[in-house]
Amino acid sequence: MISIIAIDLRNPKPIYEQIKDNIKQLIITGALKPDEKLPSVRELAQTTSINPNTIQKAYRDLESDGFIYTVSGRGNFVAPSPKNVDSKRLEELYDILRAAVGELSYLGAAQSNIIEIVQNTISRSRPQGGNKT
Amino acid sequence: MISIIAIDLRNPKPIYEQIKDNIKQLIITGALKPDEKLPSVRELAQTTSINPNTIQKAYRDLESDGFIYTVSGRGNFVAPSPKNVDSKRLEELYDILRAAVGELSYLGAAQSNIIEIVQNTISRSRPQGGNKT
Amino acid sequence: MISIIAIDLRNPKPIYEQIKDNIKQLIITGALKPDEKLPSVRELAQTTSINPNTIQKAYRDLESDGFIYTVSGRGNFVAPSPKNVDSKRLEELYDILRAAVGELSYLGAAQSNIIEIVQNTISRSRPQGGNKT
Amino acid sequence: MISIIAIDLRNPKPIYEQIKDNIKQLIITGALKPDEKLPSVRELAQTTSINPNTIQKAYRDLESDGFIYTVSGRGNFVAPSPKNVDSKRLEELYDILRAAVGELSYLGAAQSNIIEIVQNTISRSRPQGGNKT
DNA sequence: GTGGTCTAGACCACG
DNA sequence: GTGGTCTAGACCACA
Repeated sequence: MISIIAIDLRNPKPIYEQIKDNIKQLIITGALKPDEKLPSVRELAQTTSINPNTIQKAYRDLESDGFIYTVSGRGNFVAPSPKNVDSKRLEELYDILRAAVGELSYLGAAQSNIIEIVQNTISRSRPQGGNKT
Repeated sequence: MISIIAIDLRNPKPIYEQIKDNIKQLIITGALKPDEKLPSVRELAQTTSINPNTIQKAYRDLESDGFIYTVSGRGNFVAPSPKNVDSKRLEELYDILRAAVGELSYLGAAQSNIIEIVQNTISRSRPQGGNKT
Repeated sequence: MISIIAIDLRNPKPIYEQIKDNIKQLIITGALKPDEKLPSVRELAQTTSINPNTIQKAYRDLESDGFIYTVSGRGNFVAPSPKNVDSKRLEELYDILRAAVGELSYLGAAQSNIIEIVQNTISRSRPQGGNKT
Repeated sequence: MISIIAIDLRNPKPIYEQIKDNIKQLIITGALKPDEKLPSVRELAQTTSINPNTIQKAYRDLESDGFIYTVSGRGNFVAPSPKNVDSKRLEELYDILRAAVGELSYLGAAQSNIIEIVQNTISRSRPQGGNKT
């Protein structure tokens, strides 16, 4: 059961993106275990006061990105550890990483600080094991 | 003089954002030095075949973000090292950083790989000195 | 006796369609001979952990398509070679064929490869003889 | 400009799928050339009397499948010949091919007939050249 | 009860 | 003018 889905309507980021980010986070940190059931579209729509169509869009995106899978008539479930990762997505993430680190550094953030956050984030994620380049 | 402004029209990211990212990158890596003159709106519009309004919006944003400053009638120039950094922007960047690292790690990227990229990016940026947390 | 009924719950295709496809395949390839008895609805439901209603719907469809026949109180049996074929179904199949071959070709599949698969499939099917256009 | 988009509301296949199939067909056969502009969402919605949201869904699917690309604020355009083809999609198509050919053969379609249709379809598609397995 | 499809209609960002 | 997002509300297929 998910408890923390925080939506900020004033945030310019689309609602369905915020939902995606939230759920991704829960999956990455292991708060949601593989094959665990996600709240149904309707249920989440009710608890968040977001339109079901918007929730559904977030779920469909998450499915096509391999984070969850859908069983017709049953619901949505957390996908097991990803296998065939889209190399484009990896490059995209590395680009985002470089841009963020570059700007942080330029704005005066201490190197030690950045590295520490990166390491903490890594150690908190990937509770399922499995390595790849 | 700027030579590499790469715009991808197919990219869903707005063009003015792509321009901002490009110029930020040039400033962060020191390819553009403090107080160096940027190409005029008109000039950049011509060389890139982008609508001048779009260029202008990018410049306006960069100015309000403290990356460049405008001298009316003269043109736009690279700002010196930033002083009063918006703490909200820093938090935003840290969030982006955490999300990207988390997802990379989850998708199987090696920790060594991530750390290496972070360190390389840091060492390549901030040629102006000055540290802050 | 049927041994291989592979159901993938994650597949968006309805379960009863998957069952139909499976059984059709077994009939077409001759793994199930004419007048051979199919497992009962109850039995198949048990071995596959699928709702009996779902199995029944698949059987009903297969009967109306002429692949099996039902003897009330006895069970379901493989129909002998089809005689009066629904011409609409044939047109439908030709359309599917054209669409699949067209897309394969467009996506770069070698002509030789496609033809080979088609010929292999033909030679492996229709063990009962009987030709029609 | 597209003229022939035939939608059959009685067809159980979802409308957006019919639209996708139609446009795919036009692209595969070369009726729509690479980089040619597709009708806008609104325009196609009007000429077909289909809701714009439904058209948009079809377009988004086509984009994620690599058949078209979207330029924000400009419209949708036919993608050039596909490069990195999803191997899962190829397998899916081969499966569809096998199933259709198998059933056709079983229903009595002449082998010569099937092969002829396959060859005609291949020769009519892929006007851009380029081979792959 | 679950997700999937579709419509009508609105507002916004972009260029 | 273009696509993108969001809502409200409806109906259907599936299990």
